[in-house]
Amino acid sequence: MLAQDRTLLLIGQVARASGIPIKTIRYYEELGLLKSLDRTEGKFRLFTPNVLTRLAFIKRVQALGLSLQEIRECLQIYDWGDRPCDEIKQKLEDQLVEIDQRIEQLMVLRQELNGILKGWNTQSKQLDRQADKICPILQRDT
Amino acid sequence: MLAQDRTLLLIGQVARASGIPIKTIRYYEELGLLKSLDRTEGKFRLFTPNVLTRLAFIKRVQALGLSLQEIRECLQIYDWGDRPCDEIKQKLEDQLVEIDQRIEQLMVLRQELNGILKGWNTQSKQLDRQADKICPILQRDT
DNA sequence: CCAACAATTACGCTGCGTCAGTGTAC
DNA sequence: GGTACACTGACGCAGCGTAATTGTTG
Repeated sequence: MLAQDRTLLLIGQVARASGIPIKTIRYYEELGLLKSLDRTEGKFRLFTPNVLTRLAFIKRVQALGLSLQEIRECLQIYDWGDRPCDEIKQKLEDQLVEIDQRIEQLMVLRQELNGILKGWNTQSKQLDRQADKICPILQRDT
Repeated sequence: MLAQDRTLLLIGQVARASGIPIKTIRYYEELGLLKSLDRTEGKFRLFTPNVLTRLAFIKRVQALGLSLQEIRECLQIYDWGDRPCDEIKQKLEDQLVEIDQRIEQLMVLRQELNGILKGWNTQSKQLDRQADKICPILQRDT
């Protein structure tokens, strides 16, 4: 945090400093998560170092499972001058509920797969000829 | 299973009989999961009732988590005259491993979300001013 | 002749990766 | 004037949904 905060950054420098690919940064800009302050005469994007703060935030909340749309909403609140913490908390709580649901679904699926695989060898001896099923073991109850 | 097995079906009839949308059926055909036996003079697809067997199979294994590409491989084996059961068993075993990994990842994420949300109110009183973080509660350790 | 059905084409979603072709900075 | 850097634009992935427009069946 030296006094060099006025330096403008090219997209490649932002990419190296943040660890986020150039293409991704341009995509975020397109979605409205970032704005480049200006362009050079030759249309090269120029960013303030501030963009690194935003990218760090984006990485963090994205790792927690929020979509880019949700992140954009948070950043808009931030740009209006408020801390988006309340909004984020709400979204994280929603996210927790969804995670639980997905885990639940996956557990059910896991159970079903387990059941099918356990009975596989036993079943395969009995159900050999059934023209209307492609894999009779799988489709014994349909 | 009456003797009407020679009747050819239009795509809408297939859709109604299988419960799968027309658009999806066309998409499956495009991917090579299905083939229409023939066309009418006016280019309408004609399917044998056989297609219902295939669609039932596709629905079943897709519900177990296999991708359409994997399903296509199984159906190809079937079309070569073999039962694809061994292949399917292998894919389901792989799928089980992946499910376990995904559950594991989601559990980790769940833990992290829980931790963050638990400490939220306590933290929010202390960390109010930090210019380089968008939400200081979230990013206290970065 | 009309209603119901079907055809093809293209664009949308999510989060980017991967060219391709062209211009810019130093 | 070369080389690294950046630009825009298009297409690809998965699995379809949703029009839009035009033709077919009975």
